[in-house]
Amino acid sequence: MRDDEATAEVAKNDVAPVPLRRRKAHIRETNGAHLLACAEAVFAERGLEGASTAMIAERAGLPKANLHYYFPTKLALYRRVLEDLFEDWHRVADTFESSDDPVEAIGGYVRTKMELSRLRLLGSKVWASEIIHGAVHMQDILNEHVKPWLETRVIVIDNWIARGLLAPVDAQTLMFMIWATTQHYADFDARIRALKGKRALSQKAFDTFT
Amino acid sequence: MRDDEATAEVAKNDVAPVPLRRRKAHIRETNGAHLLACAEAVFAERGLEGASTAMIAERAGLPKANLHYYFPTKLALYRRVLEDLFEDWHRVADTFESSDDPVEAIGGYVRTKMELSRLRLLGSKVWASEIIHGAVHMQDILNEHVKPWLETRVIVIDNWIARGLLAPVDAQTLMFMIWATTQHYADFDARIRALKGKRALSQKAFDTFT
DNA sequence: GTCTATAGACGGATAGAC
DNA sequence: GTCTATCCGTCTATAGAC
Repeated sequence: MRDDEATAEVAKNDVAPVPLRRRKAHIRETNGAHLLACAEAVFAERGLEGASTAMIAERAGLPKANLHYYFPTKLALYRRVLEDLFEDWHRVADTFESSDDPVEAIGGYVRTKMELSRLRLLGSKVWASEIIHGAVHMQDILNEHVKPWLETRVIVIDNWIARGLLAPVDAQTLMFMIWATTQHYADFDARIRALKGKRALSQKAFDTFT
Repeated sequence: MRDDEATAEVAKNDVAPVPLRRRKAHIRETNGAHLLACAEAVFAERGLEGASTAMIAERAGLPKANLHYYFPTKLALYRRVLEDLFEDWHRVADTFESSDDPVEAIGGYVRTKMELSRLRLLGSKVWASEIIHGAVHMQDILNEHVKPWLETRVIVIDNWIARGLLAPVDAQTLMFMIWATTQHYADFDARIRALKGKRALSQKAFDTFT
């Protein structure tokens, strides 16, 4: 249905809406993105080893061989999922320095991160699972990106404390507690769903927390 | 065949240290427990599908076939790990009602659960991973044991609130927040280790929290 | 109870026609 | 870029000697 339609369309309509090279690049782009999204879902449900390339390909509606055409190995695909996830996470992380008021900055960060966890629930599970099992496939990301970021945040927090804007708590501890509580709602979705009927009281919970 | 062996042993050594039936049961017991412990470790590190029976057997210092002699299937072994874990968890959970004072009861529970998470770090990871991936292998435990337990706890908390011993927060929310923060230190050990050099500030963190 | 050898299924990856 | 057929390795589980 894919390539035949494209060439047939050009010949029959006597117009070439998009240059071929552009179109081919577009195909690679969309198929790659689609596979990436399906991979994220399957990895979230079954874990790295629990997920098979056949499952991911099937969900994407493609033969297994196509997956290997776009991503050389299963592990490469998994890494791309993690990287993609980190990009989003990092974007959100920067909202931390939007305000000079601790309550507002932390509150805004928590809310945004919560939003992201709800928005990218599947990805958040992949991330969490990876961390739990030792983060062996993302030591690079962790060391090169998250660690420096955390250190700058700690400086900001310590500055707030020094200026008397915040109670004297350990800055790193504070960050971990924020992570713990925000991440929890995403990661432990299954437990929460199983035990409670409804959800969506998170907003209130974190207003209380802050 | 049992009697032949028994008599032979007695005849050679001229002593019968332990009745044979007792000894055979003992072997089964210790080997089973040893395999269970090794399984918990490997499942924690690699996940259900990432772990292989060969790895578990090797860590236990036994041939793979022996593992299947004690546990019929890999999944049966995994389930036993979860059940074993839940037993410990449930024991700790009961400390919640040891005191009639909210602060003391909750504080004691948090401390005990933290202790358990640190003590059974591996098991805690297995549990967390299982939950993240949909808790498909422990719906029974979750529905039959955890849910009723949680409901009784909610009653206790609401009672405290009614008597003015506790601020009027949603009882279920409170329980989730306790879970979130305590569990986090166990589950996200890798992240914490990677980002911080030291650990063991948990005590202070949770004193602050409470 | 222990252990070697192996059956049988499945998974990742590739060849090669279209 | 797409897809079928297939190789080869690994995994669970078992058979059967000791």
